[in-house]
Amino acid sequence: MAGVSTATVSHILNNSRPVLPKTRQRVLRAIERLNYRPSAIARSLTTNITRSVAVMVADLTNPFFAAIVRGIEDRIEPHGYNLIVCNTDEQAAREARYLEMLLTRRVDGLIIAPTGETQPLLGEFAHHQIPLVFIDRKPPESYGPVIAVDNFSIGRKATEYLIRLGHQRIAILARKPMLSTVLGRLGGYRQALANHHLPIDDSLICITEHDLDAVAVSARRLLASPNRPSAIIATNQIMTVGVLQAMQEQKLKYPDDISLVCFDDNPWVALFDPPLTAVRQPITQLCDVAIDTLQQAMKRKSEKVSPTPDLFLQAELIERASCKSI
Amino acid sequence: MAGVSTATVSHILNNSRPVLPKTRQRVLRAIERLNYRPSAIARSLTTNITRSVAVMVADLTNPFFAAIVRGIEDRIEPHGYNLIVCNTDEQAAREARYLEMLLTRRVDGLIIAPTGETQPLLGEFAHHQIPLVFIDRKPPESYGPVIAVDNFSIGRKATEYLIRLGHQRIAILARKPMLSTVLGRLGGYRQALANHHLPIDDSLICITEHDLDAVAVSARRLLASPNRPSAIIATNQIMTVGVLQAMQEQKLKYPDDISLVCFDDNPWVALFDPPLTAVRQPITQLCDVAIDTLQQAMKRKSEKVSPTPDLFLQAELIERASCKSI
DNA sequence: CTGTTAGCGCATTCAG
DNA sequence: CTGAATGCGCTAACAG
Repeated sequence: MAGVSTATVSHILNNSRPVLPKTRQRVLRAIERLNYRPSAIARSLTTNITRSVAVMVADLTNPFFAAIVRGIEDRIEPHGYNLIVCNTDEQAAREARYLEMLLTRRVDGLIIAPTGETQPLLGEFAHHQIPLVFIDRKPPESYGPVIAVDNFSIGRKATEYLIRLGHQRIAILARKPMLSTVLGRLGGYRQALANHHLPIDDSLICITEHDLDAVAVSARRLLASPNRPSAIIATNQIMTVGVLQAMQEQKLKYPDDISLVCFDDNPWVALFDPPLTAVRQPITQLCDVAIDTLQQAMKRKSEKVSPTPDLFLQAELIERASCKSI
Repeated sequence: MAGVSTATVSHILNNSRPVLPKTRQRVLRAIERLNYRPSAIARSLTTNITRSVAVMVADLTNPFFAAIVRGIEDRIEPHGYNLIVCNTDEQAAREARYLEMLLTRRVDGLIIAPTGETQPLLGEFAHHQIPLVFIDRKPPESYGPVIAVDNFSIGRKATEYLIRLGHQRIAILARKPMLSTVLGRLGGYRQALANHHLPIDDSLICITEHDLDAVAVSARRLLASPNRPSAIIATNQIMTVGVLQAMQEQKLKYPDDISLVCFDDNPWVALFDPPLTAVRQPITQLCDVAIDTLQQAMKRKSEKVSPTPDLFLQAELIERASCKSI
């Protein structure tokens, strides 16, 4: 319609070579009138670039992951990338299906909070030079850089806070499966107790399924036990909700009946009466670093392979009013 | 490597024509050994099918939208579709950029909770036969079926509930911009008052920016006013948080100082002391219907164009203990 | 039951 | 400054 070759149109669209202003005008007008829109598909086929990255997490419904996905989207959209979201639901099989899919789709990169299971397919990404960044959780085998929170430190910090308030019987609620996050938090807890020469009582370490009902059962048992702990650390939102539910049922109130530290800050916990002391994770920084890492990797692709180092960020303990000193 | 043509491989991969078991074995072995994975890109180029759908919402960080995206992902993954998420952040410009992108990518379908602004690009979807379903919010001009909540009914129901408890001065907090959801809820509120011959006091209808600080300001003013309302309806989570924050500051307690009905149920509000009365939206059904509608549209594509009707689902008022009778 | 071939819509050489 | 021709990796006729 503009009387030019496809090559010229291509070059105009991509600014890839000088074009006479007049020709350009003609072409642009034709594009307008034809309502022409280049096909990203065809472009991808020739360039081997899809301009799409994927993010794989356990569950979008978890505000922590929602914030991560949101943060990533925010930083990637301005560059013309699209974001494919994948929920694994903590199932290795689903994770595998998705990995296969993403390989087939030739995504340009992947940011993943892996399930615990070993996933050989992850090796394919490295093999095909597809940048891969792990976020929040460390996979069983290393296939790429990990950007996560220093869970050990914050676990220790939370525990030491309670110890300083005079608590001796501190319970901790954590989920199964044993992800790197959980392991870190538990490790910090133990370390803090050990540092202060407090005994480690296994009955105070409650490992439950990552499921509200299961958590509630554990919490109820913990609260009803003859020598109830004087403080509880809930290592994620589900645990927190479970504990609060059990306390509501048994008409127990913090901080008088029991002190409470919860993981993951959000608007609600600050509005509780009294407000809850909580661990705030540096979600924004997590995303920023993950994206930077990914983008750098996407840039140098087949170039020099300088392995990016893992990075562990510090979380913060927001002291409010759910713990009392003994 | 298997000594066959690409056609045979294609047919084996797609089960699109009979193949001798022996040849199939040979091909499959070669696929295995070569670590061959078909290119979704190339396939899309020839078939004009991308097996990807997009969902566009204001903000994943809003649990309501997170739940919607999650619900959609859940129903679409088993069919081998990928989900592209787009956050508009309530900005028409960003929405437009994304629409353009999705058109370029040739997605197979789109589920969208539109910003309020008119968006001519939406017309392109119909024009290119790309199925389009609106969820939660009704766009200014109709470009496709709308699956939403009957906001008018639930707005009226919430208000009538308070009227039945004897409240006469009922305030309502709603966001700007004026989306169909807000309009519906406000409409129901007015209707309820009118039905019961109560005056409509404009000073009790607070319209604020969808931003926590702005909401808090409005809420503070409302609570500090000489003749404070005896009840408040918070028409979404931000409003609820804002009101609770203002109440916390002014040491006001529900239900004694004021009654409170909030929109959007979640685990936290039930754990408040006393637990909050809340409107629960049928998110799962919303997603189910939206997906069904989309899938049917994707199936019959260029076939008979029987326009799908809009659908409005009923929300539910969960009565807890944040309202008292006067 | 299998192979040959054309073409999807672009980017990219190589000529001119 | 522009055009012709090739190929990216598939699917779908069509032939055999």
